[in-house]
Amino acid sequence: MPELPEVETMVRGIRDALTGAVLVDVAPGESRCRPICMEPDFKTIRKICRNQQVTGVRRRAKRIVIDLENSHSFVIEPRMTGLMLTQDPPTRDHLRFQWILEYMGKRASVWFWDQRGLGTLRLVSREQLAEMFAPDRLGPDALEMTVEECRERFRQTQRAVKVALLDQKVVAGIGNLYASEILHRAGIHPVRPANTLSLVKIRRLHAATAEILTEAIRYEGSTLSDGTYRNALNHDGSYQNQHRVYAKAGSRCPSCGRGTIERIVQAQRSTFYCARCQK
DNA sequence: CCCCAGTCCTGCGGGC
DNA sequence: TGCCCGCAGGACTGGG
Repeated sequence: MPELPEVETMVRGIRDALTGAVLVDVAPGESRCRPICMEPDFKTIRKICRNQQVTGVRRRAKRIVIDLENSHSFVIEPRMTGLMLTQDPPTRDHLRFQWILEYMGKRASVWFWDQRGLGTLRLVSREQLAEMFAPDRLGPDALEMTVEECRERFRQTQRAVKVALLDQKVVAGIGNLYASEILHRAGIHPVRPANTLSLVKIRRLHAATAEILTEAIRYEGSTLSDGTYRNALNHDGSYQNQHRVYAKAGSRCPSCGRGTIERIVQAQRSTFYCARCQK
């Protein structure tokens, strides 16, 4: 499930193939399944982007942004199972989109592959892009948020801190897996109302967010047992070996060595925590 | 403001 | 062994 570290890894993996290259063409993939959400339609996308130079590739929260010289940008949301690949995809039947590039006379391709097809692909103008990423629709990036922003944002809601962490308007980039890992690192109980966190806890939450996400990027993200997430070269990430609580219900807490990892459900999602470490 | 259930989707694993 | 069901969840929507 691509969250910030997985999307960052994808962006780093495809950046060299795209930046500075000319997008000579695009192709709709070979999927025989229901088409993914694509806006505008493929023909219009092709008309706008053909023969444009790619000026940059970046990440915004859990989205991949590919900028073109005509000030349009592709915005890709991988959601659950979307992947950006420079190598041949795992299977050809879930291919959703192909960018065909030329740089110094050499051809290359980047693919969007998505098993479940919940991902989205849009080509937007600069104005539409600004609208998508407006502050009232997307909070600060989890890796760029300051302690002051963190305090201010969590003070404004009495929702459980875990639920607030998943709200992309509060802070952008964290999903279900890293929310549990971050709260465990910070020593904060997931059901605690966000606005009751002391300044000390806010500082710990802020530091744990940066630490966990930075570490996960270093390990190129988490590939779970469902096996769908992979980097641009179609290799597994390895941060799953560093998980301390996620999907570990019933096992001993690796931090205190005495507590047992519990599983609860919040906002219809699983939360994992150690009641001894997290107060 | 906040919560909940439902929606999209595929693959996998538990239970019978 | 095979089949059905439930579960996984990111973002969004509609109702309370």
